[in-house]
Amino acid sequence: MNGELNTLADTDASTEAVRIERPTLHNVVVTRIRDMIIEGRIPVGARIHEGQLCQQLGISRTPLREALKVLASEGLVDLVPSRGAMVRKLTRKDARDMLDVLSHLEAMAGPLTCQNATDEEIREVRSLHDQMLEFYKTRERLPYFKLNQQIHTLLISLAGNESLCLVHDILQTRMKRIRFIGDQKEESLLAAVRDHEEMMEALEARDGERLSAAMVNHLRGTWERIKNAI
Amino acid sequence: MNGELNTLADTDASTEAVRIERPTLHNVVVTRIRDMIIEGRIPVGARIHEGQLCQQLGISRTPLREALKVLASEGLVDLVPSRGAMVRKLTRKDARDMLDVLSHLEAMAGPLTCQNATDEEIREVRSLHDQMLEFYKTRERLPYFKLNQQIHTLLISLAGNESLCLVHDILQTRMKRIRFIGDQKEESLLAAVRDHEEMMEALEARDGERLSAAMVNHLRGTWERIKNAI
DNA sequence: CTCCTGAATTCTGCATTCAGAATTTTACAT
DNA sequence: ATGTAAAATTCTGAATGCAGAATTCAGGAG
Repeated sequence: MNGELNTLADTDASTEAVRIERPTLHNVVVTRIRDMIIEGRIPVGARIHEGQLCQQLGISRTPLREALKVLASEGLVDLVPSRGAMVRKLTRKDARDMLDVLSHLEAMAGPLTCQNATDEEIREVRSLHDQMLEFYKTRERLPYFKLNQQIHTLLISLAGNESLCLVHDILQTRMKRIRFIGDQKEESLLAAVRDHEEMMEALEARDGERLSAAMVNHLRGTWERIKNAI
Repeated sequence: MNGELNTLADTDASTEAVRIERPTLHNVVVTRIRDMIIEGRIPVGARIHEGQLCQQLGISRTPLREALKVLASEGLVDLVPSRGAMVRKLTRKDARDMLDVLSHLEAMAGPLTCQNATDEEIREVRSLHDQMLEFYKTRERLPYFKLNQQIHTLLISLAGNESLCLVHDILQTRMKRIRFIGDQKEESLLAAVRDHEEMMEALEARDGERLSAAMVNHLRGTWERIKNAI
């Protein structure tokens, strides 16, 4: 029926001998819908019709509804009893508040990451960073954006604190849609890339305070970039 | 069949004319199971049998499964594909990490709460605090514990940052079970109560830094109280 | 007695179905 | 023509059913 669904079905065609991770349908659906929301393919405030969406995804309502519950607990959608789900609308204050919390979390992570990351891991970050720069130069928006997010996530996870990672990820995910829409202007992109350069250098120098400062500064910049787009 | 279930059905027997909040079954179930886990009525690491539990609650598997997905995304249970759910076992490091993050979050909240809370709201905290002291004196463990948690939640929410509230709540909920089991010894309880006194005074003096310090110190104490109970 | 193999049972994952709430449409009165 | 009421439709919430994976248990070989 819809070719798009294939990506749901053939989870791991490359299965050879090792196969520990076997994604369940609802997990895939969570990720899928999350992406749709982030990339704006489901408009903000729009009511999500279960029947329509599950037909679109080629699944039944059961796993879809499970996914919506999860997304609701992540704060991406609002779930009104008997009236279904809608993409959550973020106010300016919501965004501002999230960035404040993210600042504190990233400030916490800076020294930890510089202390705990191995040289090998730092090289990985550098590698992602360089790839990102490439996409920046060629103006490939989506890959650039995804690598950008990946770097942030990695920087936090290198701190070695799983809970920090978790809560950071929740807030970061909520911000993604706004960021994706906000980072449009040329000078904004340039400023963001410069911030990343500074973060990268701080990490390679293993200067925790400097990394913290750079990340906090980057988030301040993020606010400037998005505040008028909400 | 089971009298306990009634609390699921008659959600609001006192319904008169206003009835905006109508809890859905799965929401009630989330809360219910969460409490069961926190209070240790489902042992840690125990596999949760869907059929058994939903019979126990008198509901079908559908809302139960939805609830489990939500609890999994909160990190209270682990969900292994085809193998069901089990209560997540926290390691010492998990607990330590959570407390570290909570420290940063509460340190962030201190000044904000002192700045944003109204006099009325501060009086409310005081009221809860005094009630809690009563339960401490009469050794009523569960009410004491619940008020204690409520005070922490309120202190954070008075900061006026919804995201801060959210992530704090997620981590706090995860810790609840450990805390509930850990806070057993007499001198531990006394120390915790003293910490709360200090927090209370700092808040009433609207001294943000002092409140932050008191809360961070309290969490340090929490670690001492629980670290041997894991 | 222990270990391996495979049948039987149990349990999960997803689809389908049913009941009730919300929304839309339609008919009627003013 | 407009506003209201009621019927019809649509949609959500929850239960049930079914297929396949995982666990358990029985039996036989070493």
